[in-house]
Amino acid sequence: MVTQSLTQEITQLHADICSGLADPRRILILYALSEKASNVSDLAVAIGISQPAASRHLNILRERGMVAAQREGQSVIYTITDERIIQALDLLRAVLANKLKNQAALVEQVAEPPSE
Amino acid sequence: MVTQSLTQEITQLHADICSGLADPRRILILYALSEKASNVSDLAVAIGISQPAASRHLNILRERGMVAAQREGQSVIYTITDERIIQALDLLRAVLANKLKNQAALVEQVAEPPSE
DNA sequence: TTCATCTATTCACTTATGTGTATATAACCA
DNA sequence: TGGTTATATACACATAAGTGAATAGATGAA
Repeated sequence: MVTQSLTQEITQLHADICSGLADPRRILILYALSEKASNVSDLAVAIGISQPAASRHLNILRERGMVAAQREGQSVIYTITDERIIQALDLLRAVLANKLKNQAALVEQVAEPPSE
Repeated sequence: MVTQSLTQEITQLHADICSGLADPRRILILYALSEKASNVSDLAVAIGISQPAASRHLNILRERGMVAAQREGQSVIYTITDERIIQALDLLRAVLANKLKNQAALVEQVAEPPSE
């Protein structure tokens, strides 16, 4: 980040947000939080990862402003900050679904070559 | 990927798509392709990266089914496969814009503490 | 076939990312 | 204060990701 244009800087921040989504555990965390705010330990159990791993993933999401933390007694409650994150994830899931559908259709073609 | 549930597998693919977006050069490439299909060299110049770098980034996007390649003479023309990728990028850019706006508002508060 | 152009790949290297284990830090309760 | 629970961090390590420079591979033209 040594002297770059504002556009480059913003594109980097854009990519940083995207990289927040670039891990299956974090995707599960975000979907879980969109259902219900939660603390670290509960999330860890729900996702099936260790407590330190959950804490680190949440920290990555917090650095990018995608979740917010609020202490409540002994626990720290995490919430999702913007539902559009979920909307974006849903769109990308649709892209994936479409891709898989096309691949399946391709397999069909291989199994049954054009009758001629 | 040794014996995991279908859900885990799909979530991994979902994350793979997201990781396709997790680089500023690839974001620029996708926006450029959404404007106009293009070959590798032109893209490289447009984005300001080397030809090998452009080729590698395009390959990453192609692996994930986000762009498609079609040879046309000496060139290979790349196209974006699903406009929803752009929609998702726009949503995430809006998330970023909102975050920056809030940070700016916070700076305001620090500059001018509540009159009391 | 030979040359020119465009694209993909290899190599060597650097940096980033993620993990488990152990431990530090914080908050609550007795 | 001491004990318990919840969260964050440090350490050591393994793997992934990205790069420039050089080169291989593919296509079209002469």
